[in-house]
Amino acid sequence: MLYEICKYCHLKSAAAETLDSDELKKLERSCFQTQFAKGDLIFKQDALSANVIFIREGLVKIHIKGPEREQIIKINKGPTFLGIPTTFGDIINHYSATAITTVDVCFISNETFQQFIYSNGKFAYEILHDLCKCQLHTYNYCINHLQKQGPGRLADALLYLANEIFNDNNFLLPMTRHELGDLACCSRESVSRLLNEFKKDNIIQLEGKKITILNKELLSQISKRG
DNA sequence: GCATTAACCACAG
DNA sequence: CTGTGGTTAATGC
Repeated sequence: MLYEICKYCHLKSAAAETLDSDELKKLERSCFQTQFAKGDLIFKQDALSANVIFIREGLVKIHIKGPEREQIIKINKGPTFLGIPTTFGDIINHYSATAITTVDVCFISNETFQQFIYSNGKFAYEILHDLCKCQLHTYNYCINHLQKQGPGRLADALLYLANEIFNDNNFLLPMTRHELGDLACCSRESVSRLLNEFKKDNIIQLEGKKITILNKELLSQISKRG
């Protein structure tokens, strides 16, 4: 495994950018880098939470097993921290994280992470910033799921992928229809039908897992209307 | 009641 | 894994 010294790492988080060279040395000593393949479980709901995890590169889905079905809460794209709420909120993970592409991660010990937050205000600010954005996403997600119908929820999921994850109207769906259903909160059958309807109405172009949003205006309207 | 919506089931490709 | 068709249950005119 390629070992990269934190100081020269080009995939640092905004928070790690605020560390001075002494702190970076400390980070190096408590940081372990590794790689996960697509489909690998990174950490598991209800298991003991041990580390802060930093995704250097790749996509990770955050999901929770509900009483009825699996729920995908969000997709995380590196470079970003992963699982801070579950690491500091409780000693048990409240959700699972699974790699949906090849993912490069660093495990950072809780103690080191905590020390930086105590001693470095800028570091703490960047972490707080991340957490707030995550919180806003969650509020939006709540409204989306509680008050919208199928088409609105799926439109929202597609816009989320295009705007937040890929920054492109044209992308390769990194998951199955079933998983997209878990994200948009509807059955896989509904996902199939709705995608085909969107295609029929020339809102999206669809070839297997390749999706191109043709009419973003209309898709946004469907998302807003519910 | 009737229409709409969406989940569930079953059966192909 | 995905698409399709029939069935069913809930909800709102």
